[in-house]
Amino acid sequence: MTSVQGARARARIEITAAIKDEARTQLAAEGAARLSLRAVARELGMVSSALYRYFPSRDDLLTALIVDAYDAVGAAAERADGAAGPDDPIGRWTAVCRAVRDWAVAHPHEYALIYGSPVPGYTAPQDTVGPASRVGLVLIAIARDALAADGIALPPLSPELRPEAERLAADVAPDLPPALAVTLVAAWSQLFGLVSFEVFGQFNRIVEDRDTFFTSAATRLAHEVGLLPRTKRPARTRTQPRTGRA
Amino acid sequence: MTSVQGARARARIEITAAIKDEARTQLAAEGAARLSLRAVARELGMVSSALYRYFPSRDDLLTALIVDAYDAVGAAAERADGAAGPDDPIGRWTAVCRAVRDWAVAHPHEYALIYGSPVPGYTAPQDTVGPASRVGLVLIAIARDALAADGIALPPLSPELRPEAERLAADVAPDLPPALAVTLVAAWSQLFGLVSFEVFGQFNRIVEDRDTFFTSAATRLAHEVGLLPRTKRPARTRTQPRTGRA
DNA sequence: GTCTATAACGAGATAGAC
DNA sequence: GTCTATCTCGTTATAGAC
Repeated sequence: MTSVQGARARARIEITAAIKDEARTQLAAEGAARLSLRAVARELGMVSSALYRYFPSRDDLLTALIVDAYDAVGAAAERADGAAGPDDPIGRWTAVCRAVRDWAVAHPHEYALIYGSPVPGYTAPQDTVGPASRVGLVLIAIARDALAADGIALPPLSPELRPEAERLAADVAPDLPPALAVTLVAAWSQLFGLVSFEVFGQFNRIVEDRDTFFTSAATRLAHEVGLLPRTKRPARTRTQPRTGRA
Repeated sequence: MTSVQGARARARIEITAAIKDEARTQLAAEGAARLSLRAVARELGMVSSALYRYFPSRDDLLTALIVDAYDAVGAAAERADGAAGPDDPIGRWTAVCRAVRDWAVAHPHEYALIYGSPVPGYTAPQDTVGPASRVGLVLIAIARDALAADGIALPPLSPELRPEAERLAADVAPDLPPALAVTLVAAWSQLFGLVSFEVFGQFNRIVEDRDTFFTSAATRLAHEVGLLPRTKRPARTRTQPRTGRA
């Protein structure tokens, strides 16, 4: 009986994956706003009502695609961080930035789904906030490790910004100095500004050698955050980025 | 006969404006991907075929909306720059950044149209590139004036980036040092990273006091570009941002 | 229990005849 | 410009296959 259950479960997983794959194809062709359950079903040789066994509504399918996309960039960022030398904060930082950009360039439509215009009529459920925070948590972990190993120069903090910095730090990274936490959030959004401009075509006829341009800008972001070229004494343990999911 | 022609021309302008207004309303409700000529016509009490007298296709209507949006942010940026003290590069820079952000927050759907995900199936014609460059040209003008008045410290330029920096500078700002030109382009995209994250909801539950946060980040961007708090001798003439349109 | 298929709803888009 | 016949869509109810 386990084999029957196993077979069913396997079939379910496969069909779910096929649905999402086909939906991703449609995403590329039509955009998220025009994602159609019926078209997905038609393309898979199913009838539209059958899809409801797998996704209770169109918005749930969208949510699954969004979560998958956030998880994919997040995993790419974590992998790049893990592959970089632990004692080299700037190396880790730029590796993560490049991983995010490479993923975005390779998956422009999924990138647009999560970092582009919001889908009209769709409101993201709570399920997306965990995956959405993975890239940010990697950046925070890099800063945390650098801090523990004297590999960071704290960025300046203006008095006007101090209250918000403290509030924000308490929320997203209670173990980091407020000045570092706000700067990280700003750098995080600026990183995606670079990526979005490239993916969305704003650099057309302006930036040619995008690779070099991006790497240079990412490195400058690392300096902006205060990361130093090399830690004086290596951090003993590398901080695992917390998943952010309950 | 001029009066008849004048009346006709006036009516045409009014109807064109009404069509665009209604289209903007639909943009907010349905998104650019679902902009429908028929729905616009219906709402205006016209028949869909009548719209083709004003816009030869859906894409042309979209283009008009895009050009209007770029012109609106561009004008806001130019106005803010003009209102700032000419001898204060950082003041001008942050004023322009704030103007862009304020416009974006006030017009999130038009902002999404020009700086969000590309509309599937739509390719921007040449008409959009002039208006699209207005904000960038304002930032360039600020840097140019600061340079002329000794109000800027040239940002560093890594050897790897030099070729691309020279290419890029020749294209977008031939009178600026390559190091400054690339840094400006990076800062330009990072500015829109900050704005997009706020408008698209990525700062939800993360940044609370968005005003202070943004102003602080914009000021740091100004420093990043090399702008100095005050020019030693005031620039005699303020550079007009070139319109970029032929 | 788990799935798929049929049929239908209300709403909207689309094409073409008039 | 109007009308109509025919599409699409998301979603549900129901019935039957495994």
